[in-house]
Amino acid sequence: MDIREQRREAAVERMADHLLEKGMAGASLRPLAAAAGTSDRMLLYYFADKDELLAVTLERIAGRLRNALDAALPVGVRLPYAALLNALWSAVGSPGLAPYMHLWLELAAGAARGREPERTVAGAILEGFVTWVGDHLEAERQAGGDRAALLLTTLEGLLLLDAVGRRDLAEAARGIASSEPRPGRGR
Amino acid sequence: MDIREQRREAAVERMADHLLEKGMAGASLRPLAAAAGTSDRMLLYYFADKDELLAVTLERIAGRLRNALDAALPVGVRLPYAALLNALWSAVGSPGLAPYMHLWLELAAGAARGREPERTVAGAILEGFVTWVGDHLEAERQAGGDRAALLLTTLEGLLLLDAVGRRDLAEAARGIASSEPRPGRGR
DNA sequence: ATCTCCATGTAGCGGTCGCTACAAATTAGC
DNA sequence: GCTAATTTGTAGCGACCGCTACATGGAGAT
Repeated sequence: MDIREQRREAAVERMADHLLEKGMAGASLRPLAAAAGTSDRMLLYYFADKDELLAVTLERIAGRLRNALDAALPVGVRLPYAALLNALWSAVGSPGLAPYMHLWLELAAGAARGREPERTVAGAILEGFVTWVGDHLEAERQAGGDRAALLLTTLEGLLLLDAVGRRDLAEAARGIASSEPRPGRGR
Repeated sequence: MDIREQRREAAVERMADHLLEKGMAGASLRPLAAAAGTSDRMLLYYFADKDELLAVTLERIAGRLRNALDAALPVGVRLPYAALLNALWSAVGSPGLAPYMHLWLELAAGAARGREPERTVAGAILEGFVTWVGDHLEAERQAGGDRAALLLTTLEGLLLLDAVGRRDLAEAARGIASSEPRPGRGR
């Protein structure tokens, strides 16, 4: 059996932990290697270069997040706009998912600057969010995924306000966003 | 006259240009010094350390952004929710302000991790946004600044989606957010 | 003219960065 | 058991990082 794949796999898992804890600031070969219980030399044996290593590890982290969200709201369940927003916010705003959200912000910032691998990874993750929200929004005969886009927008906004230390503002905004009948039905 | 203050002042102005262009990745003493036409040695003569230098320069950038927003929507002018959201988005979503927004995202990401000087500076900037929106939102008898919080949330969400390369999603969301009568009046 | 103090240049410290050359050890194939 | 290929350690390269010690320049005061 391919020992290299095994080690590589184990390294990814432990580097994911490390990245979640330290963020992109901890994304240096030597600290990552230490966290994985190996050496920088070996990481560059498992992966072509730092970018590939990061892309794979970040993708793994995205997978974990997907699982966490699916655990909070199983596939198949659909909610109206306000309820879905509240459920989603209570998930991503929880301390357990905070490391994911902080990392997500770092990816978004890097993507905004066109940096790789952030740009590609962040694009893929966002795409996943879009379909996830679309799959959990109660449909009604609605053109396009526009309500999903708005929900995602609101959620990301809440996230950012919270990140800058204004959870109070985020809560106030969520209060309005989920109270009135606007994006629910045409009524 | 204090020559030191003059040079320091000039350095801040040119370092602000540099930071806007390169982002926090360009926030190293030697490149900053080159952009300012001086040496790293002198920067640390003008400022206590890199953190103070960054704090001052970022604050200067925040001032420029305030001016740009005031130019787009003068003090005293008040708009209804939807109109203000559209006006604000057409400003911060414009190419001219893109460097500010990209930098803002980097600050937010740093703040989320509790890094200084990002945390402090980002907090101050957000505070400024809150009062700016509050000052330009048509009041109506509304409890608290909750509508301002929601508008800011939406705006930041649009910003993030755009940053990750999904301006299409942002536009779709803005379309809904500014179309229906929800946060406008109780009607 | 000397003295003092501010402004600046030069050089370097100890550290981290991504990455690589080289060689030793280990394993697998026969 | 020998050979060949895979896996790993050691060492180091050149670049950059924030920051500092030291020396020198020049201007103003006496």
